[in-house]
Amino acid sequence: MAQTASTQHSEIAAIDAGAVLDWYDRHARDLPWRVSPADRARGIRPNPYFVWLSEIMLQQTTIAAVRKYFAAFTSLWPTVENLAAAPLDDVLVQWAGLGYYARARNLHACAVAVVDQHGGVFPSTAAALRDLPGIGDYTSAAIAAICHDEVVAVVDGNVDRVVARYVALPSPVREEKPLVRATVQQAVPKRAGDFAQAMMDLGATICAPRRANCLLCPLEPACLGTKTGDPLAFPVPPAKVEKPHRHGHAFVIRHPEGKVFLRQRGPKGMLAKMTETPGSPWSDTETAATFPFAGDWRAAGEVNHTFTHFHLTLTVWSVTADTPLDEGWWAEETMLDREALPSLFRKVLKTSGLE
DNA sequence: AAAGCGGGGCT
DNA sequence: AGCCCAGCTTT
Repeated sequence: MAQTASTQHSEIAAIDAGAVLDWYDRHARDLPWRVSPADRARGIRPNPYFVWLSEIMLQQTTIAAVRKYFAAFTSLWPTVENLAAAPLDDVLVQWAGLGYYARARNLHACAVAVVDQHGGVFPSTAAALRDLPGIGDYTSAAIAAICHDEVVAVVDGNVDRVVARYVALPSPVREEKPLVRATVQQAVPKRAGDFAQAMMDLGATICAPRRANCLLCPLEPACLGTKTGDPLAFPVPPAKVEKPHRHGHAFVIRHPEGKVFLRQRGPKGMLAKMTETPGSPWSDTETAATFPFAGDWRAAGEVNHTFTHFHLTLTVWSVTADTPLDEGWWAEETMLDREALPSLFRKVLKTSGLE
């Protein structure tokens, strides 16, 4: 098919969209929120609510991690109206363990905005989608392309890598976003949704982070990364920063009647509004434990957990008592799945002998 | 422009 | 023990 975009950006290597689509027609991944290229050719359109939900869940996350959450959310809340009507706390319970909890708060705010401001129908253009909570450059483009074939560049981490290799980008991708976007934009065909998903599938299955199966790649003929003999050298990694190590104490208060004391975290910062076991502030140095009340506190072990920008070691202390703290509640030890507990605090409870 | 924000799977 | 993942928001 005609690639007419060559003149204006002669310095940018053209991506052969026809070859990419041909590959996608044969090798598209089958995903719960996706409409296959064959069905799309038959006029079947994806459900924008499912597409949006999957895109939010997939931000900085893997498909393997998302599958169960997507199934649970669509089962509990089949429509955006259902999700908007749910209490935020219920959404946080279902999101617990998936991480980046601002996504869950924005997810709920976005559902409410779609219902209240758009009559329950997701906007159809990337520009309008971009104004909703939790929807940025990538997600707005992805939804508009996948649901409505808007001709926009959909650039996620997969596409960054494919393009960085394709043009043998000598500097970190974050410094060359405009070039990457322009390279994709000039290639977007009429089948924009299939093309967007094809490029991501290509990055996930052929042009993977530590494995490049160039022999099977539709972009191989013009790929400069392959020609260098070492496509895995791209993308060039940014300078890495060392993660500091922080320390703290966690207090597991076990009621004699089979309950454990939990409380809600504050509205800002790490794990905001999520449920936690009581504990000390997290410090750059090791400090002695200051127990919330006198009792037979026993050391249960340590929990090590790594966040995006620091390592954390919590010393876990356990006591059996019926003494509640100022704010919080007693949770049945057999019902902890109903609590909005991040993985860190599930580890704490497990270390104390619960779960 | 840079920093803050989770968690798990793969190598 | 790193690296990376269908990034967004705030400062």
